[in-house]
Amino acid sequence: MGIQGNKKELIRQAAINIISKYGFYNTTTASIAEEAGVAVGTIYNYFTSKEGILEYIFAVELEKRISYLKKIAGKDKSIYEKIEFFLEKHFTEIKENPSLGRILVREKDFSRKKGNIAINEYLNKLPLLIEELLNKSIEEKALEPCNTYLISTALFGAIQGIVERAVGEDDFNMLNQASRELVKILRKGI
Amino acid sequence: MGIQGNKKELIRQAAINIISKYGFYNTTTASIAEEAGVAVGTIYNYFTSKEGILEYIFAVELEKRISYLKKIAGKDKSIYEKIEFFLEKHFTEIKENPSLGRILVREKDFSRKKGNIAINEYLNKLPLLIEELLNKSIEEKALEPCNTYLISTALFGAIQGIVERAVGEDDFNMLNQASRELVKILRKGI
Amino acid sequence: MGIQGNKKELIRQAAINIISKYGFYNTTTASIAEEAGVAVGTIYNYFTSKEGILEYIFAVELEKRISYLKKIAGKDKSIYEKIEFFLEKHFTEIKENPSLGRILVREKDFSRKKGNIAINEYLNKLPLLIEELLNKSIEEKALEPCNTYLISTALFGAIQGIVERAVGEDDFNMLNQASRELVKILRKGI
Amino acid sequence: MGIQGNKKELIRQAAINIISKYGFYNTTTASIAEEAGVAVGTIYNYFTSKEGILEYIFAVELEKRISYLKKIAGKDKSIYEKIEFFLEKHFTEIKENPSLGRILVREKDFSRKKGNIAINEYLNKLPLLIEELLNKSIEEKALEPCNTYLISTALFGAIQGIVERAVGEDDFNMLNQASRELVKILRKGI
DNA sequence: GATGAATGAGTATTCATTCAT
DNA sequence: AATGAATGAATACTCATTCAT
Repeated sequence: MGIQGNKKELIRQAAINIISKYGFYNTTTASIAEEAGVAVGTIYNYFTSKEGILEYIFAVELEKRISYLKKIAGKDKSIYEKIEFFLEKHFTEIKENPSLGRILVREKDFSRKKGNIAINEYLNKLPLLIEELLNKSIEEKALEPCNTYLISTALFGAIQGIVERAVGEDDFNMLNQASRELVKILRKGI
Repeated sequence: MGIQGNKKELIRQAAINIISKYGFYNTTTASIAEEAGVAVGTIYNYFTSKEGILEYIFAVELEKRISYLKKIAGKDKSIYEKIEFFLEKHFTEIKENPSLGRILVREKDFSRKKGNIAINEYLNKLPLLIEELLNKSIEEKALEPCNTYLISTALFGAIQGIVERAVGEDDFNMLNQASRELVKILRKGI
Repeated sequence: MGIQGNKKELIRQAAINIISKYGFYNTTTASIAEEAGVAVGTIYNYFTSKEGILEYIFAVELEKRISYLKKIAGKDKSIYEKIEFFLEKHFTEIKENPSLGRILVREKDFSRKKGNIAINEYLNKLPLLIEELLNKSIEEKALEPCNTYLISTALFGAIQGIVERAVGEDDFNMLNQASRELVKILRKGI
Repeated sequence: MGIQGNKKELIRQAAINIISKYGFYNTTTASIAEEAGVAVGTIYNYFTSKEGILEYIFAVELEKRISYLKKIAGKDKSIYEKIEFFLEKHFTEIKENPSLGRILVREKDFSRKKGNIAINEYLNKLPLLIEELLNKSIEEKALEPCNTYLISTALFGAIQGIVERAVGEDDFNMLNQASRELVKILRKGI
């Protein structure tokens, strides 16, 4: 099982490399197999379909984000500090693995097709968790009542937009100050 | 063809309907032709490729947005009012033509492929124009100096994120208050 | 009618230019029309099909060759002189209009398709007329009896082969001595 | 696949059957696949394109002809005997596989398009090898100096013309005496 | 006669997935 | 578990021809 896990992980990494380079549609299972150094058929021992690989990539990342948010939730910090902590984690991850960032903002639209559960989870659950964070703060009188639904949506959009731009211009410096700047706006506008 | 360009417009509309429904990749030229009530070949009398249709859709919308921004730029209003005006226009357009909204947030990722100029223009020029708006306000001492590059990127991302969610949940009510709410944040945070 | 004839000729010339350049299959009726400065529809007032244009090109050339052969047939010359005269005419024509030569050797294979009468006429009738020339010489005791069927076929093949090579190397100098050299072989071998 | 290359050979044979029957342009990959009893996709596991199949057919035949010529070159025979031997081999091959002959004379014109290397090789290299044979004979004083360039071109043209006619009339009897007759002409004219 | 917009049948090629070894 | 040859459905695009003006 240790070995099996290794191979699935091997394919996941290969897929990230190739998909971030060519896009999901232009990526063939053959090229993923080649990058991973396995036969095409082997992919299908670990994933049910090409789409399944992409789902898995998103699922792994969603898991990480959820764990960050859970970790923060309990802490004795202001809502702004909590958000900044989360953003910092997210942007750092992408700075360290730009290929992943590329996929996270660019391949999400593939989710439309059928019920691409994992990707939709990522796109829906993250804003939701941010919303919950805000709601809890309001309950605790640590934040004025506000339209948390819209704010969490806008914030998630802003995050994605910033990553999109970094990825598009292949310049990840913007991500260094992004979390602080974004939170500054949340604190007192521009 | 009595009216010039009628047929190109006919195809554009048909394409919006079909692409918003199935996604660009799952849309066949045959289905666009059928929706438009023309032969496949006719499409190619007005567009050079299937991709060209999508480009044209984006180009038309970009044109509209640019004209809004030009109209506002000259007006004697605060930066916040200007942004709200622009957002209002954008969200209204999408409420009235949700199919278009769907395409505007979902099919942009197709732009990666080659030099999909029109789509990249839409994605790059709009943030840029917002940035210019902010810069001008700073010059005119109507706004405190700030990271306009990041803010315009975040704002454009927030806009896209909100449309994405409305489109995803097929509920466009959020768009009614979105412009006001977003500007409220820009004014004084959450 | 003078005018009508002009336009048909105009299209024939345009077709020769374009077909020799791109080959018959890669030539579109649109490009012929453009080269001729007429509308596509106009072509169909003078020809029943694209194929019909090619047929006409061959028919015109066949007519010329037949008239040469008729002219020679009556003359008081040796069979070798007669053949040389014919070859000279043929090669000269091609030197002066290489585009035509290109078509004459390269587009013949299109004839297979259906009953491309004119092209088959060119390919069949010319060897036949040479054969008749030879047969008449034998009757007149001016030539030893021989396999005129095979010889005329081989001679026509040799002619085509020489033009093919000139056309392929885009060097028409070979054609200057070709008629003399070929007849020399017919006279006494190599 | 027990025997290596079986499938490529299977497809080559099927392609010869179909192409000789309908011509290259009128042959669909689907029909080749059907004739070969494989799926269309399988063709593309062995050839890069439809055109590639035709190239391969020519390449195989060129190889055979080259080996004949090499075999003769060393022998202690007169130039006429050598040529006759080669012609005999060529014509026999075509008598035994008329489909192949059809392709060899009819589909060569496809070569124009791009760099259809194999077909051009066939058309260029064969005359060249004949020319070399003649040149060597001249060097060895076994043949009078003559325009070997033109003669080899004419001879190759004659060969092609004879096959063309046999193929056109679907009567391969002519090929029985063709080599002897042609060499007779080369020896002492008609 | 001239035009050229509209037509739509026709086809090479790709590639995710399978399954016998 | 691993392999990779075989599969065949799916689709953008072309272009000869027509015909209403």
